[in-house]
Amino acid sequence: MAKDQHNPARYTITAALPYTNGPIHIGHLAGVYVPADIYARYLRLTGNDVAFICGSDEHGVAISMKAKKEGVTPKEIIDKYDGIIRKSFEEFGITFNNYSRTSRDIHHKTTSDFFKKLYEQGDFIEKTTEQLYDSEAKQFLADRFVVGTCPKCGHEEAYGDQCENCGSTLNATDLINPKSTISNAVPTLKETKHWFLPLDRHEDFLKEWILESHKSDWKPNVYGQCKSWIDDGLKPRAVTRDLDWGIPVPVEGGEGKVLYVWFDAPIGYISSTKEWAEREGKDWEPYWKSEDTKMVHFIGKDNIVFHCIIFPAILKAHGGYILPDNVPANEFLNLEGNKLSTSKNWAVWLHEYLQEFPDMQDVLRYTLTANAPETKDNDFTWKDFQARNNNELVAIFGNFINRVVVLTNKYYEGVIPNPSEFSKVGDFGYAKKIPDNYIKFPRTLPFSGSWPKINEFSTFGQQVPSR
RNA sequence: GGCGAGGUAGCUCAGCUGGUUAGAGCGUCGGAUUCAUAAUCCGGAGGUCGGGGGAUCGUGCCCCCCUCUCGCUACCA
Repeated sequence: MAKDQHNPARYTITAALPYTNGPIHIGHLAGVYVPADIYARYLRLTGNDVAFICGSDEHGVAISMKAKKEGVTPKEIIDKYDGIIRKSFEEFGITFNNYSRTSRDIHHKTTSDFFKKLYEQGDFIEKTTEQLYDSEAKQFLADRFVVGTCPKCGHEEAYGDQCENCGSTLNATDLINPKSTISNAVPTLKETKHWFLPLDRHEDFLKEWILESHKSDWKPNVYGQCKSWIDDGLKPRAVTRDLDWGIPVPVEGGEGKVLYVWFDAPIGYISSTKEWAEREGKDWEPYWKSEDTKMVHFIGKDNIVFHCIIFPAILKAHGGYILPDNVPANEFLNLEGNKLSTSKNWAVWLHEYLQEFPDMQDVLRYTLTANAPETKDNDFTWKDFQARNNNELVAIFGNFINRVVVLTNKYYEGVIPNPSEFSKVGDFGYAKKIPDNYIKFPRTLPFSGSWPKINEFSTFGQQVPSR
């Protein structure tokens, strides 16, 4: 079936899977979940078939490491945060059709099958390389889990990937007196074999698909980032890791290794869709395989390469899958002038907000939408939060609605009068534009420029009775 | 360091392929009003469009240099 951009048969909307090493904060909401939810709600209200898909991302070395440090199992970590995240989304009112977990069987099987199929088709290459190894903990180390003295500035607690003191990018092997953050052992180099996805093989299709067909409809930050990757020349990317936490590599020689979390996470969108379809008695396949489906990935700007280059390459290699029509990556939200940070505990956590501001979901939704970081990083301040609530939601919009009710009761005995009387009131040019301004806006991405209209609209409404 | 995206009124943002006095919402100042006055309506003031060069009859928008922020550059996600 031919794809009709303006009238797709159904929509598959995904929101980045939250990583379960911490709760959800306002930055996640502003950049991903609130815009995705607005889009999904709008499409449903206008009669579209929508699958709004999400779930917890529960694998990866960061969770494994966190568990080790806290002396608990990875399972305990993911259960804890999946619980908090799941509950806070529910209470906040993000209307996912399904919220799954990448630790579930359905996801392990889906991902495993995906890997096997690519493996059998010869879509991977195998390479043996030398990696840093902690012989005490018996574990390979990612660069960030090695600390030592920075060779450039002498800072004694530089990470293997970057020195936070002087900001320079490092290789873990450059550090003076390197040691593992797990056991304090001195890392050694050890050989290991991994499977790589040769992105260079997919360069031609990515070039055409992104650089040519999405030059004008993708956001500049997304397009620019993709172009940068493609122009630099794509390289093979490892899709397996030496780790005991994750989805086991399902082919010969993969013992003791797991799939790279970024290989399995996006496939989580697919398994979550399957889970939903099973529960609802639907067929999941059209949502991922039919050309008349429109798929949109909502993500933060740090995820662009995975959703625009790597995942599409995986889908394309597999065959039979559609690719996203758009990937509206948002920028980041700061809090009172500083970067949000889970590890530094600098954030407004959603579950805490819900406790401290009961029944005030809409206030936060409004503030985060009005202040959405669509083209650049924005700053959330409590002062602004207060001002938007008091001045805009309560004073302008709230008063307008209240006034409509008061006047309707007072002059029309509570019954909405016949609209024909409006013809006496003169210029209604603005009213005629309302459908364009309010009904159509979320059809295009991003949503920028739509929010001030709630105030304009209220002002217009306030003027009417005096005419 | 390399690459990408940003730096437009006090705040949050628009500004199409360069073309009359750079726009909106909120805030601010002044006036009006009553069905909402811990509100609303009307009007005004506020920008050398990050800085410096250049090309052009003419640029916020093009070219060069510099600067600040964030992201990617890594086996963190």
